[in-house]
Amino acid sequence: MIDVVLCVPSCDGPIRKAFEVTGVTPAVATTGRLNEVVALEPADGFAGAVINAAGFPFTEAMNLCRQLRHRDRPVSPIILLLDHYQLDDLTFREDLFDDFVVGPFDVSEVATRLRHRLRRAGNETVAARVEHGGLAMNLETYQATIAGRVMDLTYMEYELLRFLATNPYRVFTRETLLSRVWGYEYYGGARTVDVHVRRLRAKLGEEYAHLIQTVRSVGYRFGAPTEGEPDED
Amino acid sequence: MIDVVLCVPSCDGPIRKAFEVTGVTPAVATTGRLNEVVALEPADGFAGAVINAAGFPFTEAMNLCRQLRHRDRPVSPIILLLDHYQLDDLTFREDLFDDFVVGPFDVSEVATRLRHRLRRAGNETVAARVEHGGLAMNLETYQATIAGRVMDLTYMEYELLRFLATNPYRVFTRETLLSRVWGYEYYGGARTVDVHVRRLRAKLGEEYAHLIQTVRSVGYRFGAPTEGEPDED
DNA sequence: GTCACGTTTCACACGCGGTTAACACAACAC
DNA sequence: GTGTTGTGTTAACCGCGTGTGAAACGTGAC
Repeated sequence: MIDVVLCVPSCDGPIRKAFEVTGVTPAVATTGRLNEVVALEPADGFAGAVINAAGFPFTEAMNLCRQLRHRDRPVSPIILLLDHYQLDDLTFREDLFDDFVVGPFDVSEVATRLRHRLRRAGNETVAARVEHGGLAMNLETYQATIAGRVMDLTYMEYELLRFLATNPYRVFTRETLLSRVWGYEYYGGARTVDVHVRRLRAKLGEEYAHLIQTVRSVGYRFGAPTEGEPDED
Repeated sequence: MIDVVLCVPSCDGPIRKAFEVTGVTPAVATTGRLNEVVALEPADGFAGAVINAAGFPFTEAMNLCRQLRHRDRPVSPIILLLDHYQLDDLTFREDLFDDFVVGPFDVSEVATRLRHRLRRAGNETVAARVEHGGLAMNLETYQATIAGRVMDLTYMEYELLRFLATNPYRVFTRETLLSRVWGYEYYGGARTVDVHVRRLRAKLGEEYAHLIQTVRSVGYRFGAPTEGEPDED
């Protein structure tokens, strides 16, 4: 399940970065009309809203807030992005929003406020994930699933798979894998990589074992082989 | 009736101005000790607290927040004043404060946040209850039950379990747990975490001991292992 | 076919890392 | 004072993850 946060009227620069850092997906409503918002809404509703009142007529932004609040399915939390001169306009409108940020917008601050409000609203912020060809890895829970089935991976197996999955289709030599995943310089045990690849393939199961491919005389590559990829090596 | 807001450890410059603009009276606690705070408290309690974590040891500020929250008469809202570099330290501490301001402090912004939180106070309820996989924790009465059976937890046990249970499925390193639950900054005794986990598991009982899982070479995770975590689609 | 070279697979031993118990010490009650 | 309870430290124990060597297997060259 992915948290979708409404973003009006645009989502670029530091705002987009903040969304990425927080791990939530923005749904951008450029006009800020309610019907546009409704059209964007996922089945389980928005996890919140970020409204940039700096790049938007202020009264319209406030109207949108009111509409989002008074709907049959209220959107919460609502975070406003403001210019400094707009601060006074917030007086007596405190109930229309839950937090605000004053420009120029700093990525860390926006992300922190987003996370703060989401967690206080009871939402679990979505963790950073890696997904590819039926494999899903949650980097915060240290869990991996293949085709929905939970894989019971050891530490090194997880680290190796994570490295490969975050760099799909690229071929890595055993030496590269040793230095990047294990962290030390090649001591002479290149077989170590082979063995871990073998164990990973076993745990991936017969159907998905080929997600890790052997490139003879070179090394290993991760990726669904059916899907073409404009890779160079 | 005059609203008195606790102010730690000082109240000068833009902060004092913000208080003046908002029309609330500051009660300055220079040390930030709880007994000093209690001595300053008016008969009808504080209307809120502003804690300058920029001019104050951060962990002490966090401890004060926790104490103010867990008192028989909790102080709310709590607003933190921070340096930009302290933003990351707020992660997983979202329940300890209600708002924050990043320095250099602007009078209008501080005043607006103060006003905002004071007006919203009462409308906002921090989730006073955590439930997960047979475990229920009442954050107000400091009681925990597992499968309906009351658990007799000590302070540290309770704090650790609360932290884990409010962040289910996420893996935490011992260092993270030490800094977030204990508040330490030193990494000398990581075994401390192990021992407390062991004691918690013992009190959870054999059937529920596995609610806290060991992630080898990484740390610990809370959550019912049989139920899939809420990330699969 | 044979041979050479690279990869897969297996079995096994070492040691890291977690568990566990016992102890030390401080805080507090009586 | 003594006893109790909570908390952190130390060290012994041990399971299992991990790396290694060697044998089995596959592949391409000739």
